Amino acid sequence: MSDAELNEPQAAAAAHAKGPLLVFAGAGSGKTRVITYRIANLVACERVPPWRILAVTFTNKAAGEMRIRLERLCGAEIARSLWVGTFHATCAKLLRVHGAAIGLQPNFLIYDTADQRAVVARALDDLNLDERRYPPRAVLAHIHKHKQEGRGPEEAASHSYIDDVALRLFRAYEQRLRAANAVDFEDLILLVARLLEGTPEGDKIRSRFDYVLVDEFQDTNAMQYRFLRELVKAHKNLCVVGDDDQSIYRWRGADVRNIRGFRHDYADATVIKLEQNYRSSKRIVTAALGVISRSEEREPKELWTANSDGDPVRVVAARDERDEAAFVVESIRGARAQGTELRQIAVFYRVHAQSRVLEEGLRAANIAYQVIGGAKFYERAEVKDALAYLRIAINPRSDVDLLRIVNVPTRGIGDTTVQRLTAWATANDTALFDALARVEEIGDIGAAAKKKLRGFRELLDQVREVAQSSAASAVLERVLALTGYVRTLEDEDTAEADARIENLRELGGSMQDYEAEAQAAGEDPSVAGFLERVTLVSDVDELDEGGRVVLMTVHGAKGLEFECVIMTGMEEEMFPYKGIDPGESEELEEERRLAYVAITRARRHLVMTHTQMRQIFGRTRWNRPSRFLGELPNGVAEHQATAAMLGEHRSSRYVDREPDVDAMAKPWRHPQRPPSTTPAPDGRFVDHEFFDDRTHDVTDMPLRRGTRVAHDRFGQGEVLRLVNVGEPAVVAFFPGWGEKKILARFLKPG
DNA sequence: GACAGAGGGTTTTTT
DNA sequence: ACCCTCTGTC
Repeated sequence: MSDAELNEPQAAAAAHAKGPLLVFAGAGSGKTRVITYRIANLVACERVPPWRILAVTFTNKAAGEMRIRLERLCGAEIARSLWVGTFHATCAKLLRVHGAAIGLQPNFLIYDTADQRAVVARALDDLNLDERRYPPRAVLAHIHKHKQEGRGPEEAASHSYIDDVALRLFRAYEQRLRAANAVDFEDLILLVARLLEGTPEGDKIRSRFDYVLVDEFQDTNAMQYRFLRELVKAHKNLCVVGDDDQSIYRWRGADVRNIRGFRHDYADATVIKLEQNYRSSKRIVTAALGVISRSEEREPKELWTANSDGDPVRVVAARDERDEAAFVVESIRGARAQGTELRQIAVFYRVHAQSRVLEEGLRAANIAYQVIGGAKFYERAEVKDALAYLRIAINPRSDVDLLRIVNVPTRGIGDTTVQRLTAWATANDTALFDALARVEEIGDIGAAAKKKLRGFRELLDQVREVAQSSAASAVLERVLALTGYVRTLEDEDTAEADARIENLRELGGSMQDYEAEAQAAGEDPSVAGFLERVTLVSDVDELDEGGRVVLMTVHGAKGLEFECVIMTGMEEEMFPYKGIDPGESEELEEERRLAYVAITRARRHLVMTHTQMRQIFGRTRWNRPSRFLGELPNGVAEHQATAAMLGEHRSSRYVDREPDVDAMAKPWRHPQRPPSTTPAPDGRFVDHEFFDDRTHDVTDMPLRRGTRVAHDRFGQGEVLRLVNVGEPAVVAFFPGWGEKKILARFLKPG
């Protein structure tokens, strides 16, 4: 479909004039196109001034893409004056202007997770509570849950002693944040909602926007929805676009009821469903539907495609995770041989822990790859240190930052001194920065320590002075020189220190990028602006243009599409993932939607791999194929096994095959007995080779011919055949003992 | 103040 | 298995 035309429901959504609009946009149905066309339409046909239109997304990446497409559609000038941004960036912008009404100064800092944890640590300290008894992580999770649902400490009810403690911590946390003139991510939304609900300032915010559009609406949490409803209260020109089948963020507060219930909140809402998929082959769409149609609660909709049938989905059994990696390598080579670009190939996994083995395989095979997610640049210690200096310069009340750098690089200010300083500051209800100026009044700090603290304060004053007068990147450079930070690293003269210096250079580079971009956008580049961007924009590692295979978690894949998708680890307990908690059915539902999201990322080729055995989190797990594989409709998939998987049944029985990548990388071939696929009695389609009933499940270990087992007396052995003696049993061969008939319950994985 | 070793905890992740 | 954090020692 060319960019210029829209199908019927797409056009209807784009042309919708006033009032609430709900668009259910199936995977690959042209959702972004609808939003951008609708905006263009509002500007061009309805004569809405662009700055009175707000488009909200969840990620910066989505916002960036939307902006690019709007530029193409409406021209750079109009695109620039539209409000396009994430919930958080939009609210931060509003708070900088209107926040004074609730006691926020415009130079407020946004605390990231690490900062927030440090605040909790201080709150625990304030209340004399033990970190081990109240882990900051858990405390923070508790606080965020309240805030995501719009409750401050005043609204959070206490029903028990534990609640009581939690409540006091919540209060102390909020107090600490306010004292530091800082907010957390939740506050950005919550505080704007407060402004909207209860202050005259709220009307000013409301009157800024005539139209509000929201992307990925199924991912909003209660607070975000409340903010939106308040924002459009006067005109109700709220257009939300989303797909309940792609709701995968329940665990971080997203509430799929927001999209499912939208019609009840806005009874006069127009509802439009986009059901034609333009992305994937018929087989891939059918595969996706096979999985999602078993979802218990969903908005009725029929995804379909006019695209060709395409290749079968390849379901591949591998012996273990290394064999799986070797197969992934082989598939990538195959796809590339057929002319698929590397960057059009994606490897998905459920958890990051799976990436290491895959990376090793790719590296050994010399295939360029890029891992999305994982370690974050802005969380590196040296980067956080440097930023802490800048943040203190902007907002000296930020105790978290001051504590971070008070002795970095080391300047002889020890723990004891710091503790006395903080105690005094708490007692006198003052920020640490101000306590530094009054260090003479602190009785229990010795003369030598006082001198060092005075020196530190002087250093900070210099940094602040520089920050007033210079561009962001110049400030960084001066800070690193003034503090001796780089010199200290240079003196270390280790590879690690060099890497840190390199990171600091990179930070400087990203500051220069920011300055250039801000100037291009007609904004004034400032240290404060850069800091906000650092906190709200974490994708340093965006998908780049390079020809590299992309590795990422299934969550990271949302909103993307690839010519070829390889889904690894398609095993029960891996995907659907089973954590430590007994999984509730809501969790399984979300795993199912996650599988749906993953499948629908593929345009032409889809490969799903599963292993018989996997080492993860220090354990060997024996796996059954994922139920999602069993849910692929008849005729969609083609089942295969790797050579190593088949070899397991045959030769080199007791040789511990240390699988080197080359040996593993032998191309897969069909199992000797091609597996047939027939409907099981309950209507599901089950593959005989891998879903057969000739498997004994004992202590999570599936036993079949070739399975390695261990016995207390006979040691390591291998199963020759399964036998029935009234309970699961096998005949197994043990070197030195020969064939033995053993009850399965006496066996352990070998 | 640096470093080694123990201990705890591990889904997913944006902002 | 691995990684990060905390603690205790030199």
